Amino acid sequence: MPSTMYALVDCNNFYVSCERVFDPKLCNRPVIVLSNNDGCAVARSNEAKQLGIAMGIPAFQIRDLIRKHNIAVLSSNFALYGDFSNRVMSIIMQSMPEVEIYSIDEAFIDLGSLHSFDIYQMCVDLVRKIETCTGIPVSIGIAPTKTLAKVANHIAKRHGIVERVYYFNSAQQIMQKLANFKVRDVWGIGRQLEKKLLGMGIYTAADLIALPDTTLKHAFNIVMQRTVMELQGIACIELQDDMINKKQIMVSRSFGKRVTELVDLQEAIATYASRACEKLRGQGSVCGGFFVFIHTGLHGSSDTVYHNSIYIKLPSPSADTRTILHLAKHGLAKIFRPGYRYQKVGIILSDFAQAEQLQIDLFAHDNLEHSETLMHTLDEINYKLGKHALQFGAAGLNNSWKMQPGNRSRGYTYCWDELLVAKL
DNA sequence: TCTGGGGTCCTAGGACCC
DNA sequence: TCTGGGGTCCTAGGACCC
Repeated sequence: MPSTMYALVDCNNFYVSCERVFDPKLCNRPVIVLSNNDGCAVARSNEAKQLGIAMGIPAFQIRDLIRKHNIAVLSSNFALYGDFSNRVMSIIMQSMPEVEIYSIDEAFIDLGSLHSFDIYQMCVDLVRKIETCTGIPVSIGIAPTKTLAKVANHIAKRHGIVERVYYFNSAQQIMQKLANFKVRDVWGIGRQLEKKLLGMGIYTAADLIALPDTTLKHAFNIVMQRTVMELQGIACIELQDDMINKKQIMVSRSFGKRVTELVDLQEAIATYASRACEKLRGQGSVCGGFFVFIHTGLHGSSDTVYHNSIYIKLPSPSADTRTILHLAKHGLAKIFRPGYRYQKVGIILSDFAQAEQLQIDLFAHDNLEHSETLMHTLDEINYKLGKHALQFGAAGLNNSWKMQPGNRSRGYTYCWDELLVAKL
């Protein structure tokens, strides 16, 4: 029995499952959820997957398929999904000792301390509890390493396992499954590495772990070596159980329609900079600098495609929206070129430090204490009265550039005016 | 015509220092 | 006049993840 043991809880077709909770008409029929701006499919129900709809496929390419099979098409409703995610994660954390929230719909559990318990049964119970309490179906993979837990989860989802839990508890069983597991489906192997591996005649996870050590070290970097060790059952990737502050914060959106005027781009960047600063203050950080970037559509000829970015260093680290907003607008003006049809702008805050450890700049013009109080008040008001209760004038009011979702579901769990009404 | 919005880690190469 | 080599730090870019 290996000394390490991990479980991966993964919500099935998460966004679609969230939509189905409040709209049962969506059950047992193909459903897809589109990305922001209704660009491409980012979640598919099993029925939609069976029709061959690939992850990330642009919506316009499947228009005929949608009509032919009467597929339900929804715009994404991230506020709703975030809410469901919190519910699912809190149940996992109540039930298990050490949990890492890995993404909006996945969590790793360290089962190392539970050897004396029936961990398989615990996971079966957890699957039932999550579905009963939230309506979201989940699957769980259990294995000695995180990478193998990913594989086990894959099996739990796809092989008609009623309990939706798959447990790797012997080396022979692992080897047998890895022999049929495509190398592309291994956690950490993307498109580029797949291409290289296929070129070397490596098709399955079993082929990969059979690779001689010298070849592995010669042809790949340390990340791949770690992946191989994990597949061999040697745990190299630990649980990250405390919430680590982000090292950079990006806010960016595609426009609802192409934008040509600097004024509109500046409104957008002001909106995104404000949001980014809120997130920054939310984790108690200040930033030392940031990037502003801009680009047209990516698919076009060289005279219609333009992309550029600029780094702006702050005179002293800050989380004051006013400072960052002002500099971001200037930065944007520097990289703006007239005559292009822009698709997107964005801001990436970086070079973080903790606010309380901030060295005070003797020559700073901002009154630090005043700035902190003002920003704190701003955040409080927006928290209490809703996100956009108080905003900066630079962000504009008309926002003709904003995206317009075509078919977003209601704010079932977070908006008083959109709650479901029960009929007596 | 129409193709998301976030993040992380690693590496190679240049700058700089002694 | 001759002009080394190793270490560290930073950055851009590439790969991956969901």
